[in-house]
Amino acid sequence: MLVFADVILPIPLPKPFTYEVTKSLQANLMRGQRVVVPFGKNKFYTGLVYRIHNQTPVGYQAKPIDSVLESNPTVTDYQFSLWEWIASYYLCPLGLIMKAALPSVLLLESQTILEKNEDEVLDWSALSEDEHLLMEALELGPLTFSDIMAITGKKAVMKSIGGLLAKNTVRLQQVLKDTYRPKLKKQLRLFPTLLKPGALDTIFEQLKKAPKQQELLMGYLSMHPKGGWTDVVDLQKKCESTAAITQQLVKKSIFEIRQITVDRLQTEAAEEKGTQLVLTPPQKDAYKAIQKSFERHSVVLLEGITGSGKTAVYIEQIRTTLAAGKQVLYLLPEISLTTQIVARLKAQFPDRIAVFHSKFNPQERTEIWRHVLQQDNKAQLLVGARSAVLLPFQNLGLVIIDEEHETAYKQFDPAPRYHARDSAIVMAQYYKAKVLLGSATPSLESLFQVQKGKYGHVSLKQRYGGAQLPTIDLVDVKEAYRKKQMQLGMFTDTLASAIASVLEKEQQVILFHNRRGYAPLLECRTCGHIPQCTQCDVSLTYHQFNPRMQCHYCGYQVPKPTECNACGTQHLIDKGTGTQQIETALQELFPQARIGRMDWDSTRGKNDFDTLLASFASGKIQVLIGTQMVVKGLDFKNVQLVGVINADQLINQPDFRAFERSIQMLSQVAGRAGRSQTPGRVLIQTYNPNQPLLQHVKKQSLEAFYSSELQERKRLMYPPFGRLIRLTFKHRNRDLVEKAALWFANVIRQSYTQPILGPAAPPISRIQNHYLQQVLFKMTSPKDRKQLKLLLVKTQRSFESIAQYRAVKINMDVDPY
DNA sequence: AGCACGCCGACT
DNA sequence: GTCGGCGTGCTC
Repeated sequence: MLVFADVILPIPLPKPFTYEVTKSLQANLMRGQRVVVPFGKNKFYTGLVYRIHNQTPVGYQAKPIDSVLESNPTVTDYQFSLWEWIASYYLCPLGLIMKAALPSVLLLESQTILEKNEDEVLDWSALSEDEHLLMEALELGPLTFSDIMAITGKKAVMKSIGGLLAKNTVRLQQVLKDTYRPKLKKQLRLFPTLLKPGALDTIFEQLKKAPKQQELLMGYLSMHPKGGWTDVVDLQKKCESTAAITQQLVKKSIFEIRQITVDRLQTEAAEEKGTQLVLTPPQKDAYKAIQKSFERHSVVLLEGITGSGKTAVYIEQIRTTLAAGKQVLYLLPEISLTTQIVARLKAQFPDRIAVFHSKFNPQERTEIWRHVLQQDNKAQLLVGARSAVLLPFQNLGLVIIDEEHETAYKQFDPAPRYHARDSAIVMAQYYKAKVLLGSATPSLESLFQVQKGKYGHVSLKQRYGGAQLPTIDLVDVKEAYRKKQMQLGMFTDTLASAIASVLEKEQQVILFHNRRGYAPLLECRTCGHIPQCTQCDVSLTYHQFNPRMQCHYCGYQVPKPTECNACGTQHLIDKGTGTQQIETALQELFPQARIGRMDWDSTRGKNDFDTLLASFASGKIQVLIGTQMVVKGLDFKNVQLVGVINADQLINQPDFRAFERSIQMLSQVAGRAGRSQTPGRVLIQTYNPNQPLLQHVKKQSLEAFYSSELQERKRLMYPPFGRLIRLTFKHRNRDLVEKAALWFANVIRQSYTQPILGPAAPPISRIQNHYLQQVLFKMTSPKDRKQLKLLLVKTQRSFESIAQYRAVKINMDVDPY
């Protein structure tokens, strides 16, 4: 009987492909194994065995699986279950999930190379000029297609080599690029024969004229009097020697060298020794309450105000789970936060913790993958950002989702557009694992689940060490303008004098300025022209440092113009307040102050971020100005004042989540103030101090805000009551996208009765010369959801069968943020 | 998504 | 005439 296997390929096609399993592979083939399969005319892919069966496919001849890459599955059944859920919930092909989940090293693709056919006698005179060049190059070794393009200078590779192929003087070959390179380390030892008595004397005699070599040998012997392998680089460093000198000794057969593979995952020794953590009474109560709640709920929300020490509670929870021999996943919204958390966790769980995020190179990620899969001891506690949910856990006992309200958990682009929190909750069910959500300002979604009794709820309402809550005041900017109490158009007198008095006391200040909605623009004072991106529908933002104009969507940049492109006059002024302007203005007001700025431009690398934090922690910087980034995880004792430059920019976003996000952000910023005994102060500048949301922030009445916001959401059937799916249509031709989006929306409208908004152009209607249209679908019940998703898939199929529309790309975003 | 094939305008 | 543009269709 013929055996077939459905194989998932890392391409955006809806279904797996069926391959024949040849006799020789049948015995050992398992679901989840990586295989190499031919695809298309001359390409090979890494695929994943998804299903093994006996149904002969109809309509085509299945190709055979080329080979199996490993003897054990790389992907587990648990993962496949999660993938299936993500695929159906987020409307995304399995192949793309595979691509997102597997480290690129495990996804090797084939590369076509051209090589010489040695058997054939070559008639050089019959060759064209290009063919001549190619044959010459082939003397030195095989060529890739890009090599061929470079040699001939032509794009049409097949045309260039067609003649040679016909003459049979060359042939095409498929090679798999195996990009996994184990990390190697060189070691050396004294040749064992030299350990015989007397042998060394001869050697030293031999090295009489080579003092450096003698020195190195002495160094080695003093550390290893009985011989034995030692790290080459290490030894050279300790003996102040060099590779050249080592080489000489190897040549003289005094040392011998070997290479060993090392584990990249070597956990450095924890910096601070694991002082046994002692929970405060409220923390202990919270821990017990969570344990109790887990008896009835699989998900528990820990609502702990900033500074209450949620991490300590997590650590206890982790300890319990690890002690039971189970794996723990600790999710963080952003990788920039890992350094601090990891340091704390490492002190508690040395050698059991591994970190996983996108900034690691593919080799490292592959090793972590394997460690998790094999349940190695050193990967029992996994800390990571979003994509860590996709790792091959075997025996998961607990998932911690820190700052669960963070929008960074939702993948935005490319597909799969999954939400890591929601996916993790689904995943945990498969393992019967517990989920602990933590936040000072929970998402409305999670609170709603608590209200419905689906999630447990535990709160931690006392600040650690009895620190007091800060006082929060709203400062009316409009009034300050009227009374001429503004400094440099940015700081009210109230804020400026508060900064002054804090600086005087050698305490610290954080100034928060929201990035969204603000843009330092360059405007022509004469004609009002603002430089625009040539490819996107946005204004270019102005960067003072290295004066240039940059598009934040496509990265396009030009040097700062000296005159207006539209009218030619030279009256360009910068408009809008960016963190840079705040920094400049502040320096002008307080020439003595030591100021640091934290945003995406100033903290490019991960290290910049850590360095900046370190200098703030040590007091080297007194004032830290920043965007969202300053909101998160900073824990500094000496911050006495937090200022928000303009709260209105934050609040007035055209987005139903704007209020929720604003209050979360403002509460978090506020939480940075006064984490020691003296209460801190928070000043929020706004044009509209009567705005209810700001009043809630001031009174720190989060719950009141939540209940009114929930009512509003219910009224409009927004999440968590209803759900949304957003389709984005994209094409170079504006009319075509509009027509296509309208067609799509109308087709759905015929059989779907829930509200459909659009099509409409999004706020940024053109990106990289492609026009966008959006349609938003609301769903009010699980039944709607099922119906709509089916309908969307079906409609997309019809859409793609219309030649006119096929070129329009559709993005589907379920639960968009 | 790639990647071939095929049909058209812009050059040596 | 050829080169290379891009629209179209297919991949087990």
